[in-house]
Amino acid sequence: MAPASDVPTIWLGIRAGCHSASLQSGKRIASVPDHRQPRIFLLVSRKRELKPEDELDAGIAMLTRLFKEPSVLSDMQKFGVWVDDSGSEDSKTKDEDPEHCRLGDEDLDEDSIKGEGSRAQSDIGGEEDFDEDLDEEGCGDEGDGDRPKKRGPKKRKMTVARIERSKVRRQKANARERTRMHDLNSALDNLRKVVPCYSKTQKLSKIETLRLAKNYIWALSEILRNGKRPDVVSYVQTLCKGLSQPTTNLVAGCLQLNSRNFLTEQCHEGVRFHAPTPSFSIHSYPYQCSRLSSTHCQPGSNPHSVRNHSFCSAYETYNEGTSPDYNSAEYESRNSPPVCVNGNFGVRQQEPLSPDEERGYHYSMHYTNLPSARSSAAHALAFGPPGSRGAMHSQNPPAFPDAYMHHDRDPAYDELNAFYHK
DNA sequence: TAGGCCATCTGGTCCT
DNA sequence: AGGACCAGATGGCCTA
Repeated sequence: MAPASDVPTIWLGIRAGCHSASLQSGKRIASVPDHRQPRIFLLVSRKRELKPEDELDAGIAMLTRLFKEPSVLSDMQKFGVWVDDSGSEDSKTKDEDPEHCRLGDEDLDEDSIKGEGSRAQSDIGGEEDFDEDLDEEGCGDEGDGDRPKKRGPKKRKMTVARIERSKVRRQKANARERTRMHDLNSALDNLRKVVPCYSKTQKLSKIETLRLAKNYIWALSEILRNGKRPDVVSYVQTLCKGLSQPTTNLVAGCLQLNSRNFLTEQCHEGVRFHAPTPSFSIHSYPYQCSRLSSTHCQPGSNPHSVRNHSFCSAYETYNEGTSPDYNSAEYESRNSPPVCVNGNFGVRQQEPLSPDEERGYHYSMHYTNLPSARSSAAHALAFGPPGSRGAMHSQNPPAFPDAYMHHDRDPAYDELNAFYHK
C-alpha cells in the first residue's frame, strides 16, 4: 500500500520501529518503501502542502491519539500514515524488543518534530541526522559504540506526550491553586464575620480584614491584661489602627458611635489607651483625611460638619511626633499579644441573618435591637451604662445600614464577662 | 484614567 | 512525580 501521491507529509523524524514496538494493536508502522524506510510520515492534510509550523498541533494531536488509541490506525492510514504488517529487517531486529526501544510518551521529540518538519521533503533518505535524534531519545542506541557519548546531564526533550502530560499537569495544578485560593478566601470570609465589623455590602478587603483582626485581638488582650474597660474612643482607635479611611468609617458605622462625641472627646482629652506599656499608646493615624482638617476638632466647631467624615481624622489630632508607622514592618511584626480572646462589644445588628449567615455564625451571637439581658450586659460590660463617659450612642444613623457588630459566643467571652462582673 | 482589589495563571521551590 | 505553597504577572472590574 502506498500513500496517495497527492498526500503531503510531515516528517516527524521518528523511527517507525520505535512506534511499532508500542502499538498494542500489533501493527507496525514501518516498511515505508525505499528511501523512506526508517521513518514514518504523518499526514494531516491531503489537499495542500503542509507547513509544519502551522500544522504541528494537528500532527501532535494525531500522534497522541495514535499512541493512546491503536484503533485509529485505520484513520492514520487514511490520512497517509504508512502502516505495514510486514516490517523491514531493520524494524524486526530493533523494534520487537519493547525494552530496547521503548515507545510512548517519551519518544516523540518535539524538537525533532519541528526540525524534521522544517526539513521535510528536503533530506528524505538522510540517515545520519535522524540517527542522532534517535540516540538522544534512547531509542536508537544500537550501533553507536564508536560514537562518543555526550557529556553532562541528559536533557530530556519535550515529547508530544510529555507536552500533553505537562498541559494536563498544569491544568490540574491550576485547579488546585484555584481551590486553595478559594479555601483561603473562605477562611477570610469567616474571619470577616468574627472581627468586630461586618457588612454584606461593603466587604472588607483581605488586607483590611487581617489588620482589623490583628487590632481586635490586640485590643481584647490589652483589656484582659489591664483588667480595665477601655473607653470607647480608645477601643475604636485601637481597632482602626493602620486601617484605611473607608474601613475606619465602616468600623465607625458598625459601632454606631457618635462622631461628635468621639471627635470632641479626643480633642479635649487626648486619646489614651489604658495600657501599662508605652508601646500601646495611641500614635498618629497613618491615613490622612484630606477632607477633614483638624479645625473640625476645635471646641465649638460644628459637629454635624464632620459627621459624614466619621473617624477619618480620629488619629490625626493625636500625633506624638515619634509615631511608628502602623503599616511598617515593625508594627506588623509586633509580637502577638499574650492572650487572644475572641469577643467584642457590639451592640447592634440591623438585619436578621439569613440561614446561610447563621450557619456562618455557628458559634457567634449577634446583638440586636431587641432588649436582652445579655446584650445589655455586654453593652454595659464594654462601655458602661448608657450616658456614662464613652458610652456608645445610637442616635446617629449608621454609615453602613447593613453593617453591624457581632459577638462571639466563644467561652472565652464568658470568661471575660465574668471577669468584668467580679 | 489611575489606582485598588481581585481572580487566575504560571513557574519556582520544597517536601513527601 | 506530584502536591503544597509562594510570588510575580496579567487582565478584569470598580471607583474616585
